[in-house]
Amino acid sequence: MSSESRKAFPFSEFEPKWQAEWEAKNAFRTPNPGDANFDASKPKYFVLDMFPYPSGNGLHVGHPEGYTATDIIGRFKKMSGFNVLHPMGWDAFGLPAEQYAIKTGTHPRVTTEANIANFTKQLKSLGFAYDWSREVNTTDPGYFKWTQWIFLKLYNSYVGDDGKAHPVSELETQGLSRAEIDARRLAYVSEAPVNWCPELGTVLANEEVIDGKSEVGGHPVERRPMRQWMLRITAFAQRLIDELDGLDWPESIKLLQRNWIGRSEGAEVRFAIADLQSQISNPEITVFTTRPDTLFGATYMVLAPEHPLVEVLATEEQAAEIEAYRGKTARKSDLERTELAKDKSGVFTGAYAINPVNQERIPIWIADYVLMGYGTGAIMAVPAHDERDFEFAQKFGLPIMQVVQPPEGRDWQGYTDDGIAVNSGFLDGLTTPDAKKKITAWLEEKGLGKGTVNFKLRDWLFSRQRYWGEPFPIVWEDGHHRCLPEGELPLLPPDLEDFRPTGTPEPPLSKATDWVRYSATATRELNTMPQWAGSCWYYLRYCDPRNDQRFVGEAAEQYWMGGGKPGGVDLYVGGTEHAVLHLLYARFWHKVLFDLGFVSTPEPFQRLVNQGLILGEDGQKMSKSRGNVVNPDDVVREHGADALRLYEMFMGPLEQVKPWSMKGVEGVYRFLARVWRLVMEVDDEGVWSLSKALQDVPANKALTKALHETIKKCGEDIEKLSFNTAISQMMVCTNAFTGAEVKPAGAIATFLRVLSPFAPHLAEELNARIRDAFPHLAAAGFVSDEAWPVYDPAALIEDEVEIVFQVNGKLRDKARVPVAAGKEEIEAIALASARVQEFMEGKPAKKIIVVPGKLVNVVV
RNA sequence: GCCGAUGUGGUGAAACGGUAAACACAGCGGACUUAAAAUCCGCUGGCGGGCAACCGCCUUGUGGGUUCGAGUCCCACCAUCGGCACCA
Repeated sequence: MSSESRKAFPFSEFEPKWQAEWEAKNAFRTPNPGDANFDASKPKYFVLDMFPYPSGNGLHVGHPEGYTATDIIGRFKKMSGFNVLHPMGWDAFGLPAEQYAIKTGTHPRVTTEANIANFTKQLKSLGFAYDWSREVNTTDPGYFKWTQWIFLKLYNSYVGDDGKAHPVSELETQGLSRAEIDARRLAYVSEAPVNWCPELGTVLANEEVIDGKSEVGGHPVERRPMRQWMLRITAFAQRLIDELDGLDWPESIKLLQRNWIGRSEGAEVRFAIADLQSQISNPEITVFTTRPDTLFGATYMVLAPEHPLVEVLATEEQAAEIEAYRGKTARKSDLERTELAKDKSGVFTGAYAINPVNQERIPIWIADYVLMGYGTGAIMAVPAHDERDFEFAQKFGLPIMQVVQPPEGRDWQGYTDDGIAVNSGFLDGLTTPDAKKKITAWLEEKGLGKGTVNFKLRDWLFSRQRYWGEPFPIVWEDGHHRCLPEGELPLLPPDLEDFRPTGTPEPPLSKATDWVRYSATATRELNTMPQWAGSCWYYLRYCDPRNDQRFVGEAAEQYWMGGGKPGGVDLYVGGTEHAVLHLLYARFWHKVLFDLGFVSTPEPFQRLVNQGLILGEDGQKMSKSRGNVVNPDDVVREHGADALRLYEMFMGPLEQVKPWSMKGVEGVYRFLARVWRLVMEVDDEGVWSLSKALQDVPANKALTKALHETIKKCGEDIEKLSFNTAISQMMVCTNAFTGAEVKPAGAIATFLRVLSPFAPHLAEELNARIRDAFPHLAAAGFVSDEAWPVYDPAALIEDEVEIVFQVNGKLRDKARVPVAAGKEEIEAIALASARVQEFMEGKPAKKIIVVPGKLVNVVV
């Protein structure tokens, strides 16, 4: 017996066949504006997947989850009369690809090519309707030429007073010096403490460090000062918050981004330093506080250990202790610093400041609970109304003074919420919000401070000490950087024999001595860009992927990214893991390009949906060590691509976390086989032929109703991305047809159109089979080119509906009544019911609620 | 600690404030078969009653509330998962 005849339907024969047909006939090629076969009368729909890293492990079952969802939407929109852009590509630069290359000892280009070939084969075996002619690859010089070009735009831009990006040439016109301009560029060099990961041999962005360890590999990360390229994302912090409002994103993701950006309103307050011993140009400490209303309760100050004023302020008696403490904190890794977060530590500097509001002398301390990177790196401590200051003051015996009166029954010590100001001079009696306003106005009037806004977001550390990334189009000469002319792009990385990290902060590109020398006096920048660079704009490249004159053609960008909404991409599907990485970075780049006039919308992605993680059969996260990983190739081999697609959509709501079940795959596989047998039958030899029950007859009333309900519900459910319920409805419909003795071929052909976005191979195959016998009933070409069927509302209406009778809200009886029956009529039928009367126990009805078509509730 | 999401049968899950559990999985029974697999048909939340078709009560994490009527809305609490975490 051949393995084929054991299959419930011959998917392994027809699935590859249709994939080849689609490819041969360019079934999913999407023309651009200006192309010969472009139909400008149709609306556009841009549906985007988060493109994968082509890792050596190949596709896992999480990939097809999102990809199937977008494929169904894309196919549905195409059938509904849209020009659909549904592309795929490769995020092939970056750590995972390079780590794999290092592990296997081959050049990253070679392993990346092989992995892409494998991913392509796997994706094609699932029948996704991608326009493969638009495939992009971030490591392709034709692509990263434009990544480098965008970097030059960042390098040559600054943010003006209007909060928008402008070319730095404007600053040149204004006569600013080179140093002044360099200090304002969106891409700039900074010597600052950064996240250095010795194991990976590179620095990492804040977003890539989790609990003091690298996101990739989980290696320890330490802080050390290094000269690095930064991108001024902080200049866009407010817009990145505000412009979330116009987007159709899950509220939880918006919140995640808002929290990451971390806006807080407050005031800067300047404290004079008492008893100055040395000459300081600016003898004061500026602090940021969100609670200026508590200024009267500031009983000491704290500077971050790294604060530049510490050296100046420390008295001789305290100097040794201060130095020891600073050394200790500097050596601590981020991980240690978090672990030790519980216990407060600090040292008195010996110096005092003057509280501007009451002229009190208050001691200045240093402590590592104050971070140099946030606000001004200095705080006024109000121990009565801040948990950290309270803890610190208790430990070191510093005074605690109440300045906020909490509501009745609450202790004022450590009370951090709003209340009424007390012991605060001219603020006494005011509520916290009023007191904030008054003190801020007072500070501004006296020139002692001002209202201000602070963000947790830091600038984006943009350089990496790795080989496998885009080289910076920058050269250095006389200690200054300058950019390459656009004509020299793409700047290819050198061909290195040994591309491993050096193990020191010296990037591996330093080994390419010829490449490094740009001219007699200039050398190239040795760092490379991070993985995120290529993924910040790939969706734009898809619009016009082979353009070698521009990063994207204007007409293509305006058509595919346009549409009158803030975001250009109509639907973006991917995992939550990019909530504050890729999705924030891409929005930032897009805004810069928007300000400079290169794109037509302020936001890249209008609607975002996060697919939920698929867990292993044991309910645990899939991992090699647990041995619960499901390989999609195995599923395709055993049950077919359509079954894999359908199962992943049937598991549950797209956005939910859900466990895999092989039994569940078999369930949808059986459903597909039932659809197959509506059209086909098998003889004793195991040979399939057209079913004799399939005839050119009109569907009866019940089957017509089932079909039209399915057309309606599936159309609505696809729009809602509620694929599991759409599939349920197709099962209901199929069960109805299975029960019929004669199968109406025309109705089944229509059903196949509804099925086709979900199970495109089976739909094409059965359509072709029906077409062989009844050419006038089936689609002449591909089902995917057909129009989505229109349901007939009249077919959904029944003569009678079942009405539920309740007494005091409890179900007691039911009856079928004509749909046309009026309220009084239904009410009379209900009251006549023996069971209703029984439960009314002879009492009169106090109230009768009649919901036509639904129920009657009698209240006694 | 703060923020967010989720809690419904043995399992994955459905359910405009209106018959809780659609559709599947698993289980049970039947038809077909020498037999098995496959397929087709039926049953399948819990407790109690009846020979029976059937009948009653209970049930959406817990406790309150709004409503003629609550899985759905409101308040409080509990549990699980995810994110952030000395951000002044």
